[in-house]
Amino acid sequence: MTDAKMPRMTRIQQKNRDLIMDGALNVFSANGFRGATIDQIARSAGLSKPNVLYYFASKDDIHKTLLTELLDMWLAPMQQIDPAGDPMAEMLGYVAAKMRMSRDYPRESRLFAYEILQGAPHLTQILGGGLRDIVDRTVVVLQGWMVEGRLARTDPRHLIFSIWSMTQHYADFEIQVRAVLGSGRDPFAEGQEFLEQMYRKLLTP
Amino acid sequence: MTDAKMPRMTRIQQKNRDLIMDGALNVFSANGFRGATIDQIARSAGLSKPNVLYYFASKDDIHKTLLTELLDMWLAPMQQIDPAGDPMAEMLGYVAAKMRMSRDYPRESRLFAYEILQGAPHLTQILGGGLRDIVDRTVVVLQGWMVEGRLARTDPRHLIFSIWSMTQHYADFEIQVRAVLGSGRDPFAEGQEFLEQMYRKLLTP
DNA sequence: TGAATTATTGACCAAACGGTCAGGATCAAG
DNA sequence: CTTGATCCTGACCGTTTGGTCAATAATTCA
Repeated sequence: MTDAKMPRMTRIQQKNRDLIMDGALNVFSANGFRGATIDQIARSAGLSKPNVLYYFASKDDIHKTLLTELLDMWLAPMQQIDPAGDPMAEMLGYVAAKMRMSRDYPRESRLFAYEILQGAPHLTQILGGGLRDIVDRTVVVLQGWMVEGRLARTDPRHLIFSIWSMTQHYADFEIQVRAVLGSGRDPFAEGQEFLEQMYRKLLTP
Repeated sequence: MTDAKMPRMTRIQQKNRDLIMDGALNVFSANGFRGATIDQIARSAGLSKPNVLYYFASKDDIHKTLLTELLDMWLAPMQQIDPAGDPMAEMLGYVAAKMRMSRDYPRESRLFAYEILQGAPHLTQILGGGLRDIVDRTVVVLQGWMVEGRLARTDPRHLIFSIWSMTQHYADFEIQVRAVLGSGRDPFAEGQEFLEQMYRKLLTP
């Protein structure tokens, strides 16, 4: 149960697939799908192009595998909202967790940003399926809190959009943020402080 | 003073350059720079590929011209904030204007989103120059209002980031928004309502 | 009208790219 | 050590793409 993924996977397969996934994350997140080349991925992974294609059937295959492998990790923070916890603490915790993701995993953020911008050709099923279910479950929790008067009333779904957009903004548009703020500042720390203050005020009943 | 752009421009030049700009906006905003081909742009404009390259030196030239031509229009709403107006009305007006931009000009929003995601290879000067100045001027106005106690105190720059990210989210990630909301709803109207309520609460001193 | 300028295009080119393949290197197991 | 499976690569292929160019068509203006 520790590693029940592929039936059999040699150490070399394990290592090289990981290298390719990391290289692909570098290249796709920097250039988008169309802007990325298998050669770049191979170079970033330290492998030859044919060797990359020995492990993955096609560029499309690499991209799709990468997205699906990262999706769970990307959506994890939302699923960790505890319906039994303190509403304000849970929401501020979620915001902080998303902000940490933007700071520590900007490549993942940009990867998904490109995919959604593109029209989500590889995620359409997930968008209308799994993602929507996860959001719906969270919406139920939020609405419960609002009905109980422990959280200010707002549209829960648009509240979630606001958290997504603002936190991911610091990763996806980091260049713009840094250009506007100027050097010698910490966009993520400042952003975290701003968001905490903002949502505390917004969500206080 | 009505049209002091190019020294001389025939009607054909005027028309075809406009066609190309529109086609380029279609293609670049849907696929990003690397994902766009001159052939697609030509087809979208109703011209042949060599004819497109008769008016523009290269794909890069098309892209750069398009960005610079649209930049002013894109930044206009922020410059229309009136320092002499009512603070709350001015801010809510700015949010509403940005929201209208997302609804009516999603192609422009996505075009800039791609460019910033990419690392803004064509906008670096503008980001650190003109954009920063515009933001700085607005920041001065906001700080004035906050000092006067007519607007709640917050970091003005991060406040601006929040408006940018949330309003543009409805254009750039429209597919995701629609997938989560489900059909039969108006994301932009709902978003506008949410944002107005949110910023009214946030900015009330 | 006719010459000069502007506009348009089919054919073409070199580079980049996704992907293939035969054959050789490496490794694990008996 | 041997053998079979796994791993790796140089060379190659067809297609796509950005861009060129010579030749032709359309337009402008004296």
